[in-house]
Amino acid sequence: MRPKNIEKEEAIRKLALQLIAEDGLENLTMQKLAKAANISPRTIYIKYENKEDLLIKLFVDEVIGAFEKAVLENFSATMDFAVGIHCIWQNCFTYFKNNRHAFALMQYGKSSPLLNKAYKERNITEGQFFTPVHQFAERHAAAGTIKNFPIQIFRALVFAPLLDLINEYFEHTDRPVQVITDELFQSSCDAVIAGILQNKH
Amino acid sequence: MRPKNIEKEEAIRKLALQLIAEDGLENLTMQKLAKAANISPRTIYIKYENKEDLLIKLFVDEVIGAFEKAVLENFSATMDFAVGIHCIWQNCFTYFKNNRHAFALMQYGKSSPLLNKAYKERNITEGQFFTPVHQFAERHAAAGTIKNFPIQIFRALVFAPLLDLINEYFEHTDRPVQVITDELFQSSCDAVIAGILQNKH
DNA sequence: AAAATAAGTAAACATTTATTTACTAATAAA
DNA sequence: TTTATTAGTAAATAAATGTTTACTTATTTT
Repeated sequence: MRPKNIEKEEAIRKLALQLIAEDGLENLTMQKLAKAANISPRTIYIKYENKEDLLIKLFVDEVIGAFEKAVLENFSATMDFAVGIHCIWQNCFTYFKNNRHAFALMQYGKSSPLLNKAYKERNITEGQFFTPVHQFAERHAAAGTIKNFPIQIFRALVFAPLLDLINEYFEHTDRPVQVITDELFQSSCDAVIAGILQNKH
Repeated sequence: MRPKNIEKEEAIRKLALQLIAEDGLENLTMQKLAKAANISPRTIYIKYENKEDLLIKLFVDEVIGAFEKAVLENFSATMDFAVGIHCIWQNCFTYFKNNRHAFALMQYGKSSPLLNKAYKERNITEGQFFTPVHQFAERHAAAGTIKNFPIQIFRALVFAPLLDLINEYFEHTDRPVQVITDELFQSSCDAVIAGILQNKH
């Protein structure tokens, strides 16, 4: 039996992310992808059931899965609050700096109903993404270190500005200088932390 | 000369937003749109040059333009910082509550290269969106009320969590109870304000 | 070395797509 | 009322789409 060529599967995933980043998800076609990856369209159907299957696997495994892994690197739910948030921010920033094309599909996760639905279903069937971060938030809320927000609000306050700053970071090609310096990135992180911390009185 | 039927143009815009919200931008076709709006495909081409033109006008005028107008309602660059941010947040929340379908296309603005590019170009050719908010930020930064962040960072800290909370608000159909209550919305706003305020020492 | 089997290719398939053609309808100006 | 002109329709068109068919190739097992 002829074995699957892993390089071809990697080429499909890599080029798919690149084409989506450059041209948009709405302009990705199976033929363009096959051509870019230097394979026959049929080969894609050996690895993936159909286009939706490809997009969902790409999004859930290649993008969110790898993103989660990178964010949780050296992170522990028992960390001090400020240290933990800085760890998450730095990991996230580093990951997307090294995986720029993944960021594009990540963004589609908030707009495309297909990806959105797939993400939710995956969270139900195989356990929540970012569980240690949730435990971290719950622990600090219980200890009174931070305001006792529901996890969705915690996520909005911590992750939304972070991803927006990374998006700004990538836009820097249009501008004479990079706005998002390391120093400003750290100050932004501190601002988010300061807002969530519980004021002792 | 037969005059244009404004109702038909409105139907096109309204149903386009609805179809995008329900099925995704990547699944919107001119024929589906024509059918949904109960008109001939040709009629769309009387009002818009082509599909890209329709999407760009829909995004820039119908979504961002109307959004800006709603956000600036009763807002002034001379407002007290906390009052101004609360005003923006409340206006934004109210607008999207009443224009749910616009929110879907808004989200695509961050992922789709076509819309992204159109937004930037429009900002250059016809003046920046949200100028009063920028003036507001600059004024408070100069006065030392808030940290002296570049406007991009200010935007990330103030708007990103806001839009993420609104997104959470819309997800409530899947859940037994609405997480984003008015009270939590106000507290989130306060947390964002607290983070950006300059600590006097 | 031969057989078995799945991977892979090139080309084709039936649909669907954005857009246009050929026509009809409505209205303002003459 | 007639004419000119644009709005609008139904149907067609050419190109592009996701997917499959018919075939070839590479590799493992016997």
